[in-house]
Amino acid sequence: MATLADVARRAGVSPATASRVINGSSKPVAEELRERVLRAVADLRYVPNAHAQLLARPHRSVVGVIVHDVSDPYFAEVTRGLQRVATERGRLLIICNSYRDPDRELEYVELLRAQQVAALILAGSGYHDDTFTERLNEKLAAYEATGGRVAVIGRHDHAGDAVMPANETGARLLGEELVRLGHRRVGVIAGPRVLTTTTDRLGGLRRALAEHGCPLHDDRIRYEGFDRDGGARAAEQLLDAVPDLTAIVALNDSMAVGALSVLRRRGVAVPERISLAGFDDMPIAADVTPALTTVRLPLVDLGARAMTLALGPACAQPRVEVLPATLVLRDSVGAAPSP
Amino acid sequence: MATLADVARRAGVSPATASRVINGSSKPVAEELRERVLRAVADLRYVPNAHAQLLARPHRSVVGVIVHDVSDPYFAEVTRGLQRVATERGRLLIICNSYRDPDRELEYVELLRAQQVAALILAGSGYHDDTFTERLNEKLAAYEATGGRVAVIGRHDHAGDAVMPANETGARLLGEELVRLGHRRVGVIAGPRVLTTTTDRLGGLRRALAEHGCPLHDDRIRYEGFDRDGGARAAEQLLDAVPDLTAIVALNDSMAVGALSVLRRRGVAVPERISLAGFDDMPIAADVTPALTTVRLPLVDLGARAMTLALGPACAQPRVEVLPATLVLRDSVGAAPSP
DNA sequence: CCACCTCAGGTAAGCGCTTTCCTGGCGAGA
DNA sequence: TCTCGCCAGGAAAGCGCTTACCTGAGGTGG
Repeated sequence: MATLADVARRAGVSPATASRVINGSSKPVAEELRERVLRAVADLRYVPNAHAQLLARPHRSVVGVIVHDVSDPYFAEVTRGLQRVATERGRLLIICNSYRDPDRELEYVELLRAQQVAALILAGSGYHDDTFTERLNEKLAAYEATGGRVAVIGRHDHAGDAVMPANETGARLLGEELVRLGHRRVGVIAGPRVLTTTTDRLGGLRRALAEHGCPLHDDRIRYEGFDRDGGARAAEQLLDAVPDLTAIVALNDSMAVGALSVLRRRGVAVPERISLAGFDDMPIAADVTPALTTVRLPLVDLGARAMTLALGPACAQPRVEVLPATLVLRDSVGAAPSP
Repeated sequence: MATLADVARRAGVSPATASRVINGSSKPVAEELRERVLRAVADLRYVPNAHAQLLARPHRSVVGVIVHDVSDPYFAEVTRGLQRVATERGRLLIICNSYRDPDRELEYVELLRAQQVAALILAGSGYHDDTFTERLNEKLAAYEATGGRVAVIGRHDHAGDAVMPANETGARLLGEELVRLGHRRVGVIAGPRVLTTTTDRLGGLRRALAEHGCPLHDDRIRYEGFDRDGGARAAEQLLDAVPDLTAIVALNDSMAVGALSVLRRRGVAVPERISLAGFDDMPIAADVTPALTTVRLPLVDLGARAMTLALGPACAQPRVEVLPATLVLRDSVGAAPSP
């Protein structure tokens, strides 16, 4: 690997001069030397060693992102927003998948700290786990103490900049719509219990239903993985255990799609017999049949805002932005069947 | 940020000793000193500076990946495979999105070279663009000359390790099935012309049809972006321009889904009036109605194999692995309507 | 004509770490 | 008791780069 010294030698100048022309220092360099250096760079196909540069000049430029899984459509969208802003500001992203493993999440925080990232974005949902939360905050504090910026997406029990999807309000909107349509026996296909996303959405739904006199019983809730297969499993269980449901809410669209496949297989008419709703408004929601009624979350914006907070000027007061959810009415939810 | 020197000072040992206990050198260190160092590490919440480490010991551990867009489901799957193997081997991934911009792709190669990545994986389709190909190969050669490993996914005009999806064979399979079902007027919704993926799939299809006496006319092909909206646009054009088609092949599933929405909106029965097929077998393919007949590509394996090649021992002979495509018959393709 | 200023270019320190090589203290063998 | 060998620990070089500081040549004003 060619080094700056090689370039300087070949151009017949000092490393200082070579460095100056290569990264456009303010210090003027004679045209002839400049050209000699540039030629040497081209000849040797020289690329500066980014690590050496980082060591020599304390200018952090890369940003670390920890998500549950980039290939999950939810995070794919969020990541798109993160990427957009990062790219606009000339920042490189290191994306780490925690696969919902708290230990791995902790490890990645260390690793990104070691990489001297300028900012660190936690884009996965928070966990209900005090031990974990404490250890995480410990590590984040250590990072922030040395000037690192942190922004989280979702509810994380971390005092600092955060952007939150209006999970609870969104769920509430959906719950109210169901009640309005006459649904009284509603089942829920929920994600993992330990995620704040799950509890927030569930909470909103529960409150909306309770306020209208039809409390959500625990036996009408199934907790599974936040993916298509989890949704299918939960739907099977729910249909067997509580056959007289008139509506099912899946706490994300992937689960809803899984549930839909089960309903179709069992020949249950949607929405005539059972209404089905999702959450997130993933691209797929509009393409299944019947098209999915769901709660739209501005996922790309979530990412974009978080990155903007993280890269913007630090602020003594933690900033918390809540991005609104909207109900998207499509075909999978209808009036409750008359008894 | 605490440094190794800080740790050493606090523990009352030399930096050398501190370094030795921190990264488990083979050189023995007395138990007492070891403990003092570890305590200091904990107290100071010390994390070694990864860049300094990389500079001091020439051990590359991160791998660079260039894809078109991680949030596209195709690349999400491929990336999952890449991630899996990388994680197994303790490698960190830097994922770069080129958004199908050749210049950005070139830039990223430079950037990853500067990052001293151990290997570089090009996971997006190749381009039909000689100037670009030449410049890319130039840069890759420079990288490889200094010991960097390169693996590409898809056809790239790059001499070196590669893993290829059987695009052409897969398309052929599909073409033959259509012919068998009596289709004679087949339209194609294609991705961007400049991508080798497009031309390979198109080529396979064209050959299968031609061999059975129904050549694919150019006016039955529409080139659009490889996404849902592109598929929808192409479908509109195709239906208007060639109303008597009995089958449409979309060159990926996203486009097929877009086309399906157009067909549904126009009230065209699928597959009774027009059969529709996709490519890739994305998760969504099974969930639309009618479920999509498509060509399955082992996307996760594609990623996993590429990473395995890149991280395995170098080999003088370029290794090219072709991963097979299989036809997945679902409901969106049926017999051609009788005239 | 000389002192002084200016400025292009070079010298060298230092970023945080690893690792080679050296040192000094100890135990063992003669 | 003396010498030698061994080994834990430290000193220092060096990874590739940036940049503060220095130098010396050329130009200016008195």
